[in-house]
Amino acid sequence: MTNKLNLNNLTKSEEDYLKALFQLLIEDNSAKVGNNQLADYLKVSPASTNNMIKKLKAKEYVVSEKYGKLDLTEEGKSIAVRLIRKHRLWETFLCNYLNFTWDEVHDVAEQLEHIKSHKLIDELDRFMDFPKKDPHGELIPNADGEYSILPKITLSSLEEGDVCKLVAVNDGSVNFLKYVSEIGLALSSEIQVLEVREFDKSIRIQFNNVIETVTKKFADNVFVKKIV
Amino acid sequence: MTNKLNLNNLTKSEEDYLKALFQLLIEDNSAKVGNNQLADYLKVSPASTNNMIKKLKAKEYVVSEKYGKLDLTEEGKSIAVRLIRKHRLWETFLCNYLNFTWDEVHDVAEQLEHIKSHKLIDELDRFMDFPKKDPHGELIPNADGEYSILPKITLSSLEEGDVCKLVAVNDGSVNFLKYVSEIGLALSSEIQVLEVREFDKSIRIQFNNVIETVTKKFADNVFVKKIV
DNA sequence: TAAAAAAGTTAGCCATGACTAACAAATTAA
DNA sequence: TTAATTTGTTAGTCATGGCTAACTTTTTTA
Repeated sequence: MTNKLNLNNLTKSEEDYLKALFQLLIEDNSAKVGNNQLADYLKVSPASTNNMIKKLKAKEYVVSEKYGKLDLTEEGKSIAVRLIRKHRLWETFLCNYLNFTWDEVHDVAEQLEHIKSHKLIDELDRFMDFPKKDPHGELIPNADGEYSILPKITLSSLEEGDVCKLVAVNDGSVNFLKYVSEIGLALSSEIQVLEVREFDKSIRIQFNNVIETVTKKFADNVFVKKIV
Repeated sequence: MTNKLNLNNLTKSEEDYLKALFQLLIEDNSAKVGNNQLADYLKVSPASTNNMIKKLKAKEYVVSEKYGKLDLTEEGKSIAVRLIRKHRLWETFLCNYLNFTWDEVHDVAEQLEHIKSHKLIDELDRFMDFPKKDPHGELIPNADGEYSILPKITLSSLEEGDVCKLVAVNDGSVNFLKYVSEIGLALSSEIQVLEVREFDKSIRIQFNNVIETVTKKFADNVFVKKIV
């Protein structure tokens, strides 16, 4: 690891781009990520993305050839992981200490993750006794920047008769998160797949003595671990 | 109070200017505040200040006549007070829960005060059980925006034989705050003025069985309540 | 009260990070 | 394998919030 005295002189925008690229590359396991894809993800124009990528290449956080796909350097990844660590620790704090629900935390954590102070985040971690998972079930990188992904598959990938445990939810949409809570699902819920309807891939599931039918779109955002 | 559905669409810079103007007007009780004085305080050029003041006048947070002194509208004051509330609550949190010392909190709180979320700050207040004072002894405005100033005078204004209690310190300088702690002074310390030296206005003080000589500059930044 | 100093203003420049419109390269489909 | 489509790039514009240099107004002081 090069780690050339990390001055963390990055702007909020630069941080947003690095984190987004990391999430597309690593978390959504897209083998290759292009300029327009990143622009789409960040809801900015391709021209803006192109411009910012140029700057991040000059700073050696991003690598790519002209007209080629984007990749992060080790330093770029390291910055993204630290942002994800901050985001998830703040989400955990908001839920566990400040009465936030899991659909309320994202926007505020999105602001808090840009606060610059190593002591702040490490003390927050200690204060909460080093939590392993955030409110959506995702693993929190530790202070050494070790990043790992929870073993998980989408609920939509299961077949009739399968039994699973809800281990995480996609935190990209407030409406989705509200919906999940409202029907009574939560982390660790045990879910049985009763039926997968061929026509539209909707799924009948049972959990806590409740039977619900959910769409494939819904099931795509629910992450589970198969038990049976 | 006009309070025209406060959308809080202010940029970080706009917030910084409003807070600075409030601190010069109210806290430093300068009867009149001018453009250059504000520029000095914020360490920007008079041209920058002039430019921003124009914008804040258009938004009706600031009033002033051409070539005249600056003043805040009720709405402008209200925004400033809410920033001070956030700043002081965060400082209290950092000191009381995250092991920060009082000389470490200012820079981080300066970032945290710009986080936009009413729920965040009101829940933080509740979590700490509605603290009345920040780590430097200053009063924390409540959720209704009620702002009051602690009755206090500077240590430098006392005379030989006076006895006082330390009620607050100026939090503008990290070096000063470190110095205060190092010699053993803290909030509520009882201080006796043994001697005021005419030559340079330096003061010999006694507290906790310690005798120290401090400069007038130091004593100007120590706020006390006279006991005897 | 007139000159000097201080305070306030304006014009014009720069960097950041958005944008659109136009264009070039790469990929996909006919 | 050529044409259409998608993807990436460039040029030029805009708003924000800094800056300096030059200028005007107000205040101070000799």
